[in-house]
Amino acid sequence: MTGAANLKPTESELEILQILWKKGNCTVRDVHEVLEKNKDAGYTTTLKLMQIMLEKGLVARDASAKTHIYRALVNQEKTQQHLVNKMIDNVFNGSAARLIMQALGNHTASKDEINSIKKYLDELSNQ
Amino acid sequence: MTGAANLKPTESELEILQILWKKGNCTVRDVHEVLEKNKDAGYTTTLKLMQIMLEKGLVARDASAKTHIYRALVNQEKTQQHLVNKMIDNVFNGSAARLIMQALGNHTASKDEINSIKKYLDELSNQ
DNA sequence: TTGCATCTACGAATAGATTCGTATATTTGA
DNA sequence: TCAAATATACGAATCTATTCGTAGATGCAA
Repeated sequence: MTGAANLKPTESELEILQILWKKGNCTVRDVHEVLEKNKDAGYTTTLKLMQIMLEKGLVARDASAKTHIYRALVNQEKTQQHLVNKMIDNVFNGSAARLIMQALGNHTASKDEINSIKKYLDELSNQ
Repeated sequence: MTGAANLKPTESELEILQILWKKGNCTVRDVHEVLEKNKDAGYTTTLKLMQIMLEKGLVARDASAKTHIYRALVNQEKTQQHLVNKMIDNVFNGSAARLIMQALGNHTASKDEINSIKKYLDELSNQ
C-alpha cells in the first residue's frame, strides 16, 4: 500500500514536489516563496499542504529545530513515469506514439532536443 | 471564457469523452455499457456526469426524443494538446524531450511506432 | 389499456483537495 | 526583559468531483 498511492500526487502537491526535487532540503518558507511567484495563497496554506504530504509519506522532515526542514520522499522519475503512463492510457488510448507526436507538434522542440530524441530512438532500435 | 476551461475535463469526463470521440453519437446507455467494462458505477452516475458535461459545454445533445443523443463538443486533439502541455509544464519543468524519453522508456514502443516517430522527427528537422 | 422497462431530472451524501483563521510556542533584537 | 516576528498545529469552511436514490415521465408489449 505504501507506494502506488504516493506516485499520484495532487496538482498542488506536485508543485511542491517540483520545488523539493529541484532544491533539495527546504523549509516551508523556502517553498512558499517559490510558489508565491506564480499563485497567491497564504503561508499557512503551504504549511498545511506540506503537513498533509508528510502524513501521506510524500515528504519527510527534520523537526529537531523550530523551523522544520522538508525533503521529497518519492522519486522524481518514478512519479513522472507513473503520470505519463496514466496519460497515455487515459488521454491517448494507450498509444505512446500519439502522445509523442502531440508533444512534439506543440512545444516546439529545439534542434538539439530533436537530435537527442533521435539518438535515443536509435538506441531503442538497436536493442 | 468559453474555451480554456473546456479543455480541462476531469478524469471521469475524459473517460466519457474518449467514448464519444471514438463512437460519435451515443446515448447515455451506450456510454454506460462501455464504462461498465472497466469500472462499476450505476447508470444514474453516468447520466449525471453527462448532464454536468452538458452544463459545462463539453458535450451537446439532441433531446428531441425521449432518449437523448449526446456528442462531444470539444475537439479531441486540442484537448490532448492542452493536457500534454500541462504535463510538460507541471511534471517535466517545460522539457518536452524529457517527457518523450519517459514515454518511450516506459511503454515499450513497437518498431513500427518507433519508425513513425523517427519519420515525424525528420519532417520536423527539414522545416 | 395497463403494467413493466427505461429514461431523465434532481437533490443530496460522500470524499478529497484547497484555503485560511486562530491559538500557541519559540526566537530574537531593541 | 519583553514585544514583535516567525513557526507549527489544528479545526473548519469551501469547493469540486463523484456517486447514488428516488420521483416522475414516456414508450412498448401483452
